Amino acid sequence: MTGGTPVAGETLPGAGGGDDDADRVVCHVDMDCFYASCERLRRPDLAGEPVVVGMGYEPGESIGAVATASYEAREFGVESAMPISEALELLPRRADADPDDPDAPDPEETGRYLPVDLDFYEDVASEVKEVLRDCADTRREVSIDEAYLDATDRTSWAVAGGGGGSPSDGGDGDDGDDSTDPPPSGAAGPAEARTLAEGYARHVKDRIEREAGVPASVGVAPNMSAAKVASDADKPDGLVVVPPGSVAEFLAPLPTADVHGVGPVTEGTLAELGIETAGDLAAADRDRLAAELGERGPELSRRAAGDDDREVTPTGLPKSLSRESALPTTADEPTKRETVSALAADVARRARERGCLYRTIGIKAVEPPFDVNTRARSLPGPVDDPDLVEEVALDLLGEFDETRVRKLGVRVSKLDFAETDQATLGGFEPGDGPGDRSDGAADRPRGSVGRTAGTDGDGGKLTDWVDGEPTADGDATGNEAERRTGDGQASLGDWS
DNA sequence: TCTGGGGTCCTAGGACCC
DNA sequence: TCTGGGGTCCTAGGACCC
Repeated sequence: MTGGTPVAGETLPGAGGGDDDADRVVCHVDMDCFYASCERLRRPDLAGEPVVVGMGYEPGESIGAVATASYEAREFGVESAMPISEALELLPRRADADPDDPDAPDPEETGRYLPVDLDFYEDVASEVKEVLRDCADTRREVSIDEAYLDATDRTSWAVAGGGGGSPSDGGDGDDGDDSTDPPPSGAAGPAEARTLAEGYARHVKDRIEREAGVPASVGVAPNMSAAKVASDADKPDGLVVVPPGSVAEFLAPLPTADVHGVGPVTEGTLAELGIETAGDLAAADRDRLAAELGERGPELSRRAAGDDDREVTPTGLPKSLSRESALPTTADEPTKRETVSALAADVARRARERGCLYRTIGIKAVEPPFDVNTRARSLPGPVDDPDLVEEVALDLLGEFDETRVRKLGVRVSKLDFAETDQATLGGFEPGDGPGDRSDGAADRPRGSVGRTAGTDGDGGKLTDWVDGEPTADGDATGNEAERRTGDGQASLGDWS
């Protein structure tokens, strides 16, 4: 490690100075084109074929987009999030390849298009999850196909015993001496000196493939953001090990866009500042970055330098639930209202399934070309009330009665998973004026009802109600509520 | 390239309170 | 009636991620 680059987070072996963070072993597991892999799992004939899994392409022309493209399909230029129509141009469907039609696409240049089947993917994901549960106690499941593991208590950065680079097959964890010099191995290449961490990661990867039947790429590093980048560095089927001490070197040459959190906009802003690589970003003046990008700027710089002390923590409960759907651009009011009603019902149903109350209801209306409008209204207190979701959503939609939209959405937020007493807010009228509050407020503290209409000088403060669990009432829905909450917790944020 | 669906976090301005 | 400062909540929009 003679390169002049100061390596963030490097610690001396014996120096227990506060943070021995550098010794953490964090694994990032990222399934390879997961949806396509799942489809292949149940349809082995798709092996080696370009496979495109899309949403909404079915009805013909389609307003759909590519959810996942297999690596074979990517070779034709098909990418995630690409409109299906475009994907079809790059890679026609197999079904369209008619050998008798001279105008039909060459069968060699076609792929398979399949509609998403989330339920099935979730089944596969839960098998993957079982493996992960077995492999690490500390996990964060980020999405259906991605997770972080903190394996510090299962393995280490010590060099594996026996001099050899003999590719042992996963998990024969004979640990050798305790010599803890982290191998200064090339980050992405096969390490000359294998660490126990590498063996561990290979074991995880192999088990996933063996037990769930789908391939994963794994990155191992002393922190989350480096592990994330590592898992991405050699996809598909990659295993990239970045030992402590080589994190900064590993990151430095990568384009800024490879840093987690740098999207197209930030990439552009950075480029204007002459910052092209993670190394540039790491070395950039952080005050300047803060001025250009806000607090995010310095944070990205730290990440780019390999400095990330976030702990691997389990995913918490969701903050919002939403549903949206695209439609052929229309200004037709009944169509819009019907759409919103259906979305509202669905969101409310999901909220109830998960045993959560919500205090804010909102809509989204996207105007062509892509102008996103959101409107939201908060209620005096958390509710579980499908009719109210619909009512408020439709009321908010009123502002867009004349508007041509291409997409509509409904969202509930300010979720409350605590107790599910009092599921409905009786008598609340979305548009009601201050005069309206006499009836209906039944079990609500009055005054706050209708506050969203603006003008009432309400006496009972919102927080009084929210904090103060409206005096134990005998509605006895408690049991069910509790059960629902339990279920919700178990099924949220994880892969089930 | 005319862009699906489900999320997260951050920022900025305004209302309101003390 | 020309005016300070701090804090919280709300809404809207934006960037990003998978």
